[in-house]
Amino acid sequence: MAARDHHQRDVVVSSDEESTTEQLRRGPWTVEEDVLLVNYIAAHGEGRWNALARCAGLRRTGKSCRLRWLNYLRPDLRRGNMTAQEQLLILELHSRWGNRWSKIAQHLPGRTDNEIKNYWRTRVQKHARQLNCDVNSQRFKDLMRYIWMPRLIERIGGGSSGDGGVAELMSSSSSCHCAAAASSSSSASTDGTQQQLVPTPLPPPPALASAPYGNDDDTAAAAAMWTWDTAVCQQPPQQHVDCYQPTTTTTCNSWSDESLLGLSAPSGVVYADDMGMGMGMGVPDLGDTTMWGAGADDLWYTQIMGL
DNA sequence: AACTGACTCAACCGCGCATAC
DNA sequence: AGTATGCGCGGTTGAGTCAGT
Repeated sequence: MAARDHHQRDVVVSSDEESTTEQLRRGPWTVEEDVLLVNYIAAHGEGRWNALARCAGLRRTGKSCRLRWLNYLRPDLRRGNMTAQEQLLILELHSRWGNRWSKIAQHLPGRTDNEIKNYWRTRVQKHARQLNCDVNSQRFKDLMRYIWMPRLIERIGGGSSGDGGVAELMSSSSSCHCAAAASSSSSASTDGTQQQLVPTPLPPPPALASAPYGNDDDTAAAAAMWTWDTAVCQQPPQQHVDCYQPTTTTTCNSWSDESLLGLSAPSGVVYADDMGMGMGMGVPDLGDTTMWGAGADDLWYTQIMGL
């Protein structure tokens, strides 16, 4: 931020939103402004942002002060990349609530709605674009639900720290029955007691349960995914659900890169990249770390997704 | 090393809704 | 009831950064 502050514009603008006739600043915040804002809030608390801006001596709109505080200066903000748990939560909660960023942010302590929105727009939507499908399409939702999310769950399960919040949320989720088991074997319930999370079977994907598949692209894509998925797990559908519960049974090893690479799927196999979001593939003659975005991935998707 | 294009993310705007006055 | 204010959201901007050539 220092570099940005160094080069910052000293933009002054008249706000049509504020009642004051005073010239208001906009653009990047200076350290001095940050100090003013932090000190004032420490002394008087937040809220009443327009009055706060005036009383704190900030030539900023109340809206700008609020944004700066909530998105950057709040002491409880988390910094750094989204963890697998957070990514999983975002995917899960977005599938439940859509673009209710602030509501989603309430379940990710230290993360702001703006940060989550940026994450969604830059990371998730990017993959949708690369898949040449709409982020709201059933095809893309199936991808998230049946590949990315299980992969994230695997990563969480393989990690040392279980996230109780994730487990609790997932345990009540109707769309990802596996996460509770994957994340942790127990979770703190709202009354503070430890709640045992019982793995629940994941039913076949709704779009896949009603065979035969029509010509709808999304359904066809899901069908292709299901076909591949079953092949990868080499399990009849009823047992196949275990593949989404990496920490509960050994069949879940099908999701490890090594196991995936060991299978002879028609044109390769898929796994999420290190971010847990990007799709990669393991094809013997292409190497096993081909990252999403490479031409080979497009080829693979063309085949798998029936594009 | 220099250039370039893609990407990231803080910050902004406009709008709509809810609440307070 | 009308107005002001607070808040949330979608969309956008632009400087800095990174990766590829």
